[in-house]
Amino acid sequence: MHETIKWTNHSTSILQNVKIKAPYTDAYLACSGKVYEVHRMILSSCSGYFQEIFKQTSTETPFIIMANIKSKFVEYLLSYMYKGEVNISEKEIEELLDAAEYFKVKGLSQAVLNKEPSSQSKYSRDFNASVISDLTFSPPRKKKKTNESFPSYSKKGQINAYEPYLHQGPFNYQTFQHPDPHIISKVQNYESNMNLTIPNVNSMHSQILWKEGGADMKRPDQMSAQVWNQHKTVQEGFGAELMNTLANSYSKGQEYHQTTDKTAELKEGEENFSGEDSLSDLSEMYSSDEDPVMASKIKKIVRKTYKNMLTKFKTQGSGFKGTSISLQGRTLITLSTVSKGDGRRHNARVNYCYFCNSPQTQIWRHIKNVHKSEPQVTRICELKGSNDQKQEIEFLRNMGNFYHNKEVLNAGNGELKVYRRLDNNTQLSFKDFIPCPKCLLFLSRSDLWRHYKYKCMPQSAAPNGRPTVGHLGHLLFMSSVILGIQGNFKKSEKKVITRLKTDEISDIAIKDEVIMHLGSNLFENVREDRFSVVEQSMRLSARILLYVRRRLNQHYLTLYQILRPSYFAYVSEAIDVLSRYLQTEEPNSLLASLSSPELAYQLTNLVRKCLAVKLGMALKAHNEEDKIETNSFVNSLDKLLAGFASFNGEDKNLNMLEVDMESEVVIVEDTGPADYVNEDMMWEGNRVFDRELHETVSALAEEVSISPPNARSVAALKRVPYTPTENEAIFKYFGELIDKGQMIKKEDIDRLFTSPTYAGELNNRSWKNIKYKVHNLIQKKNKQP
DNA sequence: CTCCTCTCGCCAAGGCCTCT
DNA sequence: AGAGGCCTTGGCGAGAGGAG
Repeated sequence: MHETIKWTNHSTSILQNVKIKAPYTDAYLACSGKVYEVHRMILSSCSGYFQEIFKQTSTETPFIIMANIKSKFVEYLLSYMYKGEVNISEKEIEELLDAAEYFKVKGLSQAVLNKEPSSQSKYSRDFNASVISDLTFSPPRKKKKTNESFPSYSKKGQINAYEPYLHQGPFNYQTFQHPDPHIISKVQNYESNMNLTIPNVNSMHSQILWKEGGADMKRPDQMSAQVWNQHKTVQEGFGAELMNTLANSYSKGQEYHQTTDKTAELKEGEENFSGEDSLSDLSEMYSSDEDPVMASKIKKIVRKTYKNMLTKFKTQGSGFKGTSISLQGRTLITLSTVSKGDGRRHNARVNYCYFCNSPQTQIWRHIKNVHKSEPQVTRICELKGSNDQKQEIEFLRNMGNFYHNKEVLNAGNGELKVYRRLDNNTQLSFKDFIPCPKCLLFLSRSDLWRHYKYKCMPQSAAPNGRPTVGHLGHLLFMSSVILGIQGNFKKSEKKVITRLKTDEISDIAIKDEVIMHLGSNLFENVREDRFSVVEQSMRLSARILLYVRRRLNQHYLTLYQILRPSYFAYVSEAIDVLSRYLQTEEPNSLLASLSSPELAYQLTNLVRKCLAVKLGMALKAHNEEDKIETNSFVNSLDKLLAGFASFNGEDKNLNMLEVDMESEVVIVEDTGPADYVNEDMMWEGNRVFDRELHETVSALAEEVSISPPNARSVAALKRVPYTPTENEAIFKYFGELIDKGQMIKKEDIDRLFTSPTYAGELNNRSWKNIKYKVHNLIQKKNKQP
């Protein structure tokens, strides 16, 4: 919302036509790399500060460098001084007035100085009429009173992964154990599968790379050794190099357009493929003179690779692993929907293959045929139609979709595969979908209740058939853990930062990446009026961090660094101290300002959330080591939480946090202050390290109008069913050969067409179609036992 | 109960490799 | 380049089963 501050009595007769950068300027203001040409007369007449400066300076055109103010506020002030009005957002008013006060800008600064304590708002009063008679903006909304207690669980059953069970008292972690050892082992197996994200992703990664590297390459087991070696050479040799080259040129944005145009020519004649020039060196490196056939094949692969990658760039915006780019102002993550109203709405649901990540309409058939050599598939096949087999297949399908969804969320574009496709009227965002921690199915938050209750919740967890808040809290926590971080949080980061109190604790929070992610994550998931949850969580995390820093006398530790097993003892000690289970030596310090008896429980849960964030970061960075460490920390914390099971609120002397101080702490080197947030980030809300790339890609996206990719890789088939007459004709003319299992030849068909006895039943079919038909019939016959 | 989506078997139609 | 062979995939429709 923008407001206009208007200085109605401004001497418009003289100044209205004077603009910044007009001729006859006689001074410069410099701020944040920008230089403004200004008029001394105007500035000194409007600002006591500049009046003083210009009085003191004897230079002809003074160059004034303004520190400690953001260039946009300089612009606001200049606009105000020159034009008598300024358009700013509500939030910026306070800072503008501060700046105006500092620079003694008449009207604006007096407005601040002359405020009356009794006035309802300092902005709404009638200011000194001779200077300023009318402020046309309304007073900013009062900031909500901070609610110091945690918010209650939503009564409507709306699940929010981030405000779940904190004040509901402890839940019994034990209740998640299933009495059936078979199921327990299966769940453990699933859970360990979940934990094995990286190996799976890695294998997928290589296969995706495989797909990217060569056009429609088959997997190794499907191609001959010779071709395999060719592809392998290409893949291992310059595949990566090629990708880097393209990535660079893409981010530069220059060559992209040239090469895109050139791919268009490619369709008409491959000889014109000019993109090849830039790759000829690469391909020559890997082709040999002695084997021209091989050389030409490799050349062909290079061309296809290049072409494919360009197509990929064009359709998806960013193709590379590890560069997570979400485009500013638009979400490219879509949800799978059922097409309606076009008459042709039977599109079978598409699932993604767990092994090769390809979209499939019949996923089990695909897995059974293509990946039959995978041990998991062999095992499932052996189950032969049992209920277990059904479950295993379902889980495999969910896993495939889960990893696909993770890719989509990390890349910031693509289509999320959710439990049931939405109809076009459903207003749900991709943010509303989270995976079931047990079966990995993506469900909307509200559906997760029902799903978990009937499908995935162990029976012992809910003796009366109803999940409790504790169960769901656990469920949602697990869900957020396995999902990790969903993307960049630019807008929310900005909001979070600008709303935090300004003190040492907040300062720590802002400079810590994990806490910022946590805050953004929470912010995206709570209602506007629940901001206190976000603020409190961030500040509590910062307190934990601060405690560990002081305890170890390492003042540049980050939360990411301390959330590893070797620091576990210190983190739990921090929880103890902060919740007053242990006495702190600094009773009046920032650390000691909390005293709720249930705080230990709250803090422990908060640390779990931070761990979810860290795990997400580790997964995103494909950092195997951090992932394992984080999971191990989670396990330790779970044990700690299990200790709360006996906590009944009365026994406050419970010795529930047994701290093992013997464990070894890895001392990290002090590397200087955390540099996560800088001024730019505060105001632009951008992640510092992604910024350049982000801007380039945003600009490119505008130009090439990137749209979400269509998953369909194969052109739709034009299927013409055989009529009974045609079927009869096939058997009439070729029945004998089909019985023998002998393929027909083209000459057989030609002979038929020219035969005098042929009645023309198959005139609508080409010889190839007839061949297919006969072939399929033979295949079918062979399949029958 | 009705409405709707999903799954799976069947069919038609490729894709791609090898051979000639 | 065409033919033959093997393997795989999308569309369609029936029936299963979930949601309300």
